[in-house]
Amino acid sequence: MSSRSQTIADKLTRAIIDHRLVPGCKLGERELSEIFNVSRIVVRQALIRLADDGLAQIERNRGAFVAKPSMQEAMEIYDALTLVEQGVAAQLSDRLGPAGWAELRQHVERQRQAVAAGNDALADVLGQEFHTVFVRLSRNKVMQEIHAQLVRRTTLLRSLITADFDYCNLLDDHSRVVDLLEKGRLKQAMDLIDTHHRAVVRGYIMDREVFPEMTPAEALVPYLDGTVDAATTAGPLRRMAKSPGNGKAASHLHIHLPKADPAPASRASNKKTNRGLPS
Amino acid sequence: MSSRSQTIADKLTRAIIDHRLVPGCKLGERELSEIFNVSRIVVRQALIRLADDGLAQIERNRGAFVAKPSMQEAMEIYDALTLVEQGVAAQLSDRLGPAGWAELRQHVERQRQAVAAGNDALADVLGQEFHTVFVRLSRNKVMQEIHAQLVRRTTLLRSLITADFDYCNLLDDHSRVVDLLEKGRLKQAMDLIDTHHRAVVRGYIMDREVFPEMTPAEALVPYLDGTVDAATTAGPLRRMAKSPGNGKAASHLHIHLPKADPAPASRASNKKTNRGLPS
DNA sequence: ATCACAAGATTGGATACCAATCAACATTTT
DNA sequence: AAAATGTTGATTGGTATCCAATCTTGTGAT
Repeated sequence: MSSRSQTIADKLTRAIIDHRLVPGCKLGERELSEIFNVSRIVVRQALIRLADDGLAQIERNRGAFVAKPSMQEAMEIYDALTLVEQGVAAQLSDRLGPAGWAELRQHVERQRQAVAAGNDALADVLGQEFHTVFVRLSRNKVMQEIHAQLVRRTTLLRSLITADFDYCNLLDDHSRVVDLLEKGRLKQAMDLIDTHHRAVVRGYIMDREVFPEMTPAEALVPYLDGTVDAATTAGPLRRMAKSPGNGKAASHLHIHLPKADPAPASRASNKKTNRGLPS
Repeated sequence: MSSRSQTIADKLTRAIIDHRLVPGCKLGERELSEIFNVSRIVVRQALIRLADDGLAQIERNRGAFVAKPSMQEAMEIYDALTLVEQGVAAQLSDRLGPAGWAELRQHVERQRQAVAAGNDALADVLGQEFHTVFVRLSRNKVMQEIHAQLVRRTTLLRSLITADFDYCNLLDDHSRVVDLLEKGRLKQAMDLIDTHHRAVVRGYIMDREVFPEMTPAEALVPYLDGTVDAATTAGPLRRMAKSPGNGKAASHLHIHLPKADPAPASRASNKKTNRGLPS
C-alpha cells in the first residue's frame, strides 16, 4: 500500500483528467483535507506531486490551483508528445513482432466497434488508450512514464478547448499509422502522427475562461471510497444533488465521464481502482 | 522564492549528481532535518520531489534511499535520452537558424579548449552541458524539463560504472553531430547520437556495490549556504541560495571508487553498507 | 470614487505526539 | 552451536496544534 499522499494525488489526478476539476480551480489545503479526511500536510504532499506532474501549480503563499497552461505551453506539450510518439514509432517499425502488431490492430478494431455502436464515451477512452498501448509496446518503462505524463497534460488541456472532435477521423489515423508502420513506411507514419496531433491542437481556443460547475467537494465525491471514516459522512452515497449554498454561475459545459475505468496507468506504484461507485 | 522543500530537494539533487551521495545511500529524515536545520516534514516533501524525479526511491516504512537503478532501467534511461535527442535533432535540422548553429559550435569549441588545457573537470561539465544546450535550442520548455530529468538520471548512473571515458571521442561526436545536422544529413546525425549513447552505456558494469565515502552530513556540507546554524536569525542573507554556480564549478570532484571487490555480488547477507564508517 | 489601512483568512512551517512497522538484539529451543 | 523465536529500540507515516508571514478583503478617510 503506497503512501496516503500518493493516494490523494492519484484521486486528484483522476478528477482533473476527468474534467471534474477544471484549470484555475483553487485547491485549498483546508478544504481538501476536510474532503479527504486527512491532515493538511498530506494534502500538501499530494499537491507537490501534482505540481511536479504539471497538473497543478503552486503559488507561494497563495496556494495550489489546477494548472492552466498557456497556448504556448499547450503547443509545447503536443510537440513533445509528437516527438515521443514518432520516436517510439521508429523503434517499433524495427523491432515489433507479429504479436505487437496484432495487439495494435485489435485495439483499433475495438474502438471501431465502439464508434459503430454509438458509444462515444468508450470510443473516446479507447482512442486515448491507443497511444498508451502504442508506447507500452516499446517496453521502456521510463518512456512510458514520460509519455503518460504528457498524455495527462493533454487531457487536462481538453478542458480549455471547444472540443468537438471527429473521432472517426482520428480513428482512421490510428489505423493508418499501424498500417504504414507495419509496411515499413516509417517516414509517412511519422508525418501522420504529426498531423494527427496538429489536428487536435488546431481546434484549441484557449482565451476562454472556464468556470467550474461544482465545488471541489462535489467534484471529488466519486473518488472517495470506503476508507473514509464514517464519523462525519453520510456515506459515500452522497449524490451531487446536494448543493451547500454557493451555486456559482454554472456555464453550459457538458462533462461526460467514461463508464469503464481504463486505469490510465499513471504511476507504476498505484493501481487501485476506486471508481466503481454507484452513481 | 520557492518553498523550502524545493530548496532542500535542489541541494540533494546536486549532491547526488555530484556523486557525493551514491546510490543506495540512506536518506534518513531525522538526519537530514538536522543537517539542514529544518523540520522532518520539509525533508519528507523534498524526498517526495526526489522520488518523483527518479533520483530517490521511497520504501514504505523503511525510508528513502538514493536510487539504485538496475541495468535494465539504465538502458531504458539511455534509450529514452537517445529518442529525445534524436527527435530534437530532427527538429533542429529543419528549424535552427545560423545563430543556433553558432552557439553549438562555440560550445564545442569551449570544450575543446578545456580539453587542450587539461582541465578535465571543466571538460566534463561542458560535455554534459552540450546536450542541454542542444535541447534548449528546440525552444520547448516541456521538452527541456523532460530531457533535464533524463540527464540527471544518467548522471546518477555514472556513480555505478567503472568510468573511464574517452572525452576526446565524445567531444568529436558532438562536433560531428553539429556538422552533420547543419549539412542536413539528419539520418547520419541520429545514428551518431545513438552510437554516442551506446558508447557510454557499454562501459557500464553495474553488478558492483558502491560504498559511500562519507556520511550524508559530510557529503552535504558544500550545499549548506552561509549560515548553517542560523535558526534564530533566519537570515535575509540567504538570497543567493539558488545560484547554481557555486555548486557546479567548485564542487565537482573525482571520486575514487573502491577497488573491485571479489565479494559476493548479489547475496544480501551483509546489508550493512550504510554509513561509510572508517573500516 | 480612490487610496490607505486594519482585520481576517490562508499558506508555509515548527513542534510534539502517536501508531505501525522494521531491524537488530537477546533468548530459547533443538 | 545453530536455528528459530520473542523483545526492544529506532524510524517512518501521520495527526493535531501552534505560529509567523503573506495575501485578500472590507472598511474608513480623503
